[in-house]
Amino acid sequence: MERVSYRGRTAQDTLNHLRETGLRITEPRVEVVEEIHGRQGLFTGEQLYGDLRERGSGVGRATIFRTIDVLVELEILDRVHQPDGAHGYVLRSPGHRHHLVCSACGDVVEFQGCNVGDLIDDLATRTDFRIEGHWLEIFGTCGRCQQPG
Amino acid sequence: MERVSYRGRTAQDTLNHLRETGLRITEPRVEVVEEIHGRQGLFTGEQLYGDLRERGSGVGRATIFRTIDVLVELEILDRVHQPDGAHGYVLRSPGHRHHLVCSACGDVVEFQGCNVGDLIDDLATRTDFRIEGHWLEIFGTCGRCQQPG
DNA sequence: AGCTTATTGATACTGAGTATCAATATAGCA
DNA sequence: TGCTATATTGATACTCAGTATCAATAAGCT
Ligand SMILES: [Mn+2]
Ligand SMILES: [Mn+2]
Ligand SMILES: [Zn+2]
Ligand SMILES: [Zn+2]
Repeated sequence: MERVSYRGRTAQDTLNHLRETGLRITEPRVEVVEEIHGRQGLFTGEQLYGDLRERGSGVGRATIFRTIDVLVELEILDRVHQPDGAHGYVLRSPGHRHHLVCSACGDVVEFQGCNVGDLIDDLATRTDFRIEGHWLEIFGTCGRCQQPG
Repeated sequence: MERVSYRGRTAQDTLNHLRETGLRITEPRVEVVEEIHGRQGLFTGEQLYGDLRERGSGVGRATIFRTIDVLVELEILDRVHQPDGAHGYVLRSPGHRHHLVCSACGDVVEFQGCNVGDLIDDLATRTDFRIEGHWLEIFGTCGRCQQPG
């Protein structure tokens, strides 16, 4: 339930994870992985693309989105759904996490300790669904964004 | 926690709700409201548009999306986020609800009785966020979609 | 170094929604 | 019931977030 440092996993760890999965370590992937590990808070694919471009990278737009998909699949990134319908991504700490997201600035506080297990067990017995996962996302306004002016 | 019938609120109720909010009751809005009250399960704006067109309605595409927004705002519809990133909408029963969504066919079971209140209180005291809302969405495969063949 | 094939970037495309704006219809009121 | 102010509409063009295609390239294995 406390703010979780993203330092728990390095860019190198993530690259190893990619390799172990049988994926090739390419220059574009290295760039994207290093970029996301240097970030905090929510970002979009477009932002990632823009920022890499700015610092002279030649990574293609499609590659950005492809790589994001891979990283979401590997649970390195989490996809976050915002109230306005837009999607952002956040680096994910190991384990089961959820997010408290600032609707104003996109700041994210990860937390764990969600207590929906019982609820899910209940649903599993009461419906004929095979339950595969859940999302819990909490949103509000962070301290900084509450300041007037 | 049980499957909730959508019959709890009629198209007429919804139209009254619109009127009470100060919104005009227009032909397109009536068509959309009647259409959604005749549905069950998840639908997209595009589907709504297509279906209304098929039955000879002249409602514009923009109007569909505008009306959906109004209905989400008024808590007549819920926006549902699917694992693949697509958005659907469901008629919402009165009160605080969440959804169990079939990833294969889009079937939806509404449920209530979410137990994240304590969690949220906790977050509110531990962070400086003003908390404004939450999403809880559970997904899996419904009984029908589990059948082989 | 050579070979296989995963990955890339350019390009063009889609899907979902939105800004614009002149035309129209609604609701409140005389 | 008709008049008027303005909320709403539909057509159009546009944006934004991603995706399919495909020839060129580069990883990684041997
Ligand atoms: Mn979403
Ligand atoms: Mn809840
Ligand atoms: Zn903020
Ligand atoms: Zn299903």
